[in-house]
Amino acid sequence: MSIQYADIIIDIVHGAVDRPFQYRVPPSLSGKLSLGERVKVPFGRGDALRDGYIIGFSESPQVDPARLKEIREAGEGEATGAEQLIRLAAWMKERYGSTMIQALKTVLPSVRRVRPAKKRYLVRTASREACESLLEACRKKRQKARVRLLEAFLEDDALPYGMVVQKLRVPASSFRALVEQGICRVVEERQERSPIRAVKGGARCLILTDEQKAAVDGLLSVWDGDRRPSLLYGITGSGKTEVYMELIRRVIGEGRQAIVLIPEISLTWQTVMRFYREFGEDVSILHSRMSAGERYDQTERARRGEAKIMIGPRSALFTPFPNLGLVIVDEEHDTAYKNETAPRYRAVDAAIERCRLAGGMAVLGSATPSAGSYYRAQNGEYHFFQMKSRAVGESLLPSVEIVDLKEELKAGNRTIFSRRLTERMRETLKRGEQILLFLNRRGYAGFISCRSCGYVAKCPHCDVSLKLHRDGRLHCHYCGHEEPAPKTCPSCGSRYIAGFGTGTQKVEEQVKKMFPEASVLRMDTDTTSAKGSHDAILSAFANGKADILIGTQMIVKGHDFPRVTLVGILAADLSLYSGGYESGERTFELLTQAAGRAGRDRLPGYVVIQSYEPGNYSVEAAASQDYEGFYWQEILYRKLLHYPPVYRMLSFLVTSKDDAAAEKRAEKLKRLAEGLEGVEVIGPAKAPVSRIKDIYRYTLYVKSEEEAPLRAVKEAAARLPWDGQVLYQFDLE
DNA sequence: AGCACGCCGACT
DNA sequence: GTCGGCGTGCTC
Repeated sequence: MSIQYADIIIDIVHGAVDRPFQYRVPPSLSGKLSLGERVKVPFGRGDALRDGYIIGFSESPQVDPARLKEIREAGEGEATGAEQLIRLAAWMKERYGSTMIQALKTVLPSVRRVRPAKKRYLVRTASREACESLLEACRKKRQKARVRLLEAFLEDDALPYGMVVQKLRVPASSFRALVEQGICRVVEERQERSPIRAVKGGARCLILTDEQKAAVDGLLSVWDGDRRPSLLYGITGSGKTEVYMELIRRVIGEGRQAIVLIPEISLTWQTVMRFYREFGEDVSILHSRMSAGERYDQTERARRGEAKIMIGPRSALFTPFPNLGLVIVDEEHDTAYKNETAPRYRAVDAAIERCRLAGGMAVLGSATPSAGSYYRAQNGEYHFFQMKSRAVGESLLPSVEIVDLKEELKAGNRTIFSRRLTERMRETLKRGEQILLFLNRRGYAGFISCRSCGYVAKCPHCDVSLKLHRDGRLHCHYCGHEEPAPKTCPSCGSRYIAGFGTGTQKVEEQVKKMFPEASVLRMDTDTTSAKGSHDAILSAFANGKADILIGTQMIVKGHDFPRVTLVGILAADLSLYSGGYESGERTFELLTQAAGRAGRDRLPGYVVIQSYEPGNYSVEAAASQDYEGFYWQEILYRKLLHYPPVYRMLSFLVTSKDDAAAEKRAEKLKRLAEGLEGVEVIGPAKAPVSRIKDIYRYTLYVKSEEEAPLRAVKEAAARLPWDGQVLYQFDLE
């Protein structure tokens, strides 16, 4: 049986047609169409030929076959921005095993906004007096729609088309008569557009170091050449941003647009300001705390070509630019680039694919590249550029000490601060300098438990503990379930049930006890839930309003605190034991970043790393700020244990409302893989969070040196009959 | 969005 | 009656 029917979304901006329509695939096009492709189809009573996008295929008609029409032609002309995005959704579906709908929802904020044409207006062309007399005539004839329209014209010469049709409820059939009488006209907004705009402020001129110049030249020759992805490996302070800006200038100078992905907008606000200063109104921003409306406005600016550069988190990758040329992924190693819900895409890979579709170029930048990216740069899959020295202010590397917490325990010190760290803190405070205390930990903070029986409050729908919020209620961070916090233990009735407090809270208490004279700020999800409080805390600390800042991940990313001379990392290896083969990499990145916060100005910096496993290479390499040393160790480990990027790995996430069914399907996938030559199977096992919203979750890993057998597993899995409620997603690394 | 159809008041 | 304009519903 071959595919005979295609589901198509018509390119009309209106909610009423915001759904797929089924068309017959003519024999001449059979087998030649692909998901996401733009086609021409007859639509409506007049069979007007319209653009549509293929979002699915099927073998049977879903409606009366007599009503089905045929696709007329396919793949004409260059792929538009909309087609590229829908093709990107199709790629996500294939690559990560999500459904097409999930992928489309990710890529298009709303399907109905696939492609709003240029903004249209109804403009009054007749004189005011003529309108007034016509209005009188219409009132007499009780032509209500015309009256509404003419009244609006007395207020305003130009009315947005959508407003006329929706708010004023004037049907097209009504105002067309007025257009014919010469009363008004439909006008499309002019696209103001000169691709090359004068550089802002004129005088502005970047002075690049030799290294930066070399990187820019190299990247520009990639732009002029094969446009394969590039990795820009530059140490902190080497000035990657200036390199990005030079590239962007060239790309928008050629009439194309650029996207800059950053891990979390609020954290790199300084960077955003630099782009603003450089490119002014050409820059647009997306941000996680924007309302849907604000976000829509920015997206529209991009679509209309008013903005040429979009800066934002991973979702900014789906900015509907008409002619995208460049995507920069800054801090490409950051875990925030991985989408946690289906489709579980990696922004780095999606960026590369989007560039491929657009005929553009992807640039990945980092001071500590992910092992995968560095590996690909080493073997030539990516272009590679390096910047080894600081562009501004030669500052000394901090001196780093590693403290063995096991020794502390032996010596009878049971506090969370080693003797060494306590000593350093005292010295630092005496000098009037600032301290950053970093707790490498999250996820276990804020739950409540019973001190007498050990009961922990858990979500009834998910396999996670409930978090105590400041509203005094228990919340589930996965499904949003909430309930009042119990006064007595539901299990044993004991009154000794209480919140454990966040890790940072405990640290704060201890610090206050040990250094009562020091002023302390704490930053975690508790203290930053209010809008803007995040920046408020950081700027208060940067302005010297406190001596000590305590926090998690949040405080170590991209911030300059010139007066911080001591960084204490309280438990360096906590992240070593969580989550898979990438935990060494995670630990190294976090520690490197945290250590890099010390002594950024003229003052010498100190870092104390407390660890239970001080000999671990992730910890040691971070202490000596030695990325390459870490990388070669890490890649050796990956090679020995057959992990990506040396080996290929296909990971499945099997989910179902029915626990047994999910496990059974995971077992089935395992048997399917085991039959193949050269594959290793791990699992299946319950996922780390084994249930979310009453959906059970299992994981299964299939590894192989070659990609081919894994593709075979994936395809065989796709051919399995669909088993009720069991779904699975995958990722082939 | 764009088109046709059915309804309703106004006028030969 | 019937014409012209209005509002609604449908489009594979």
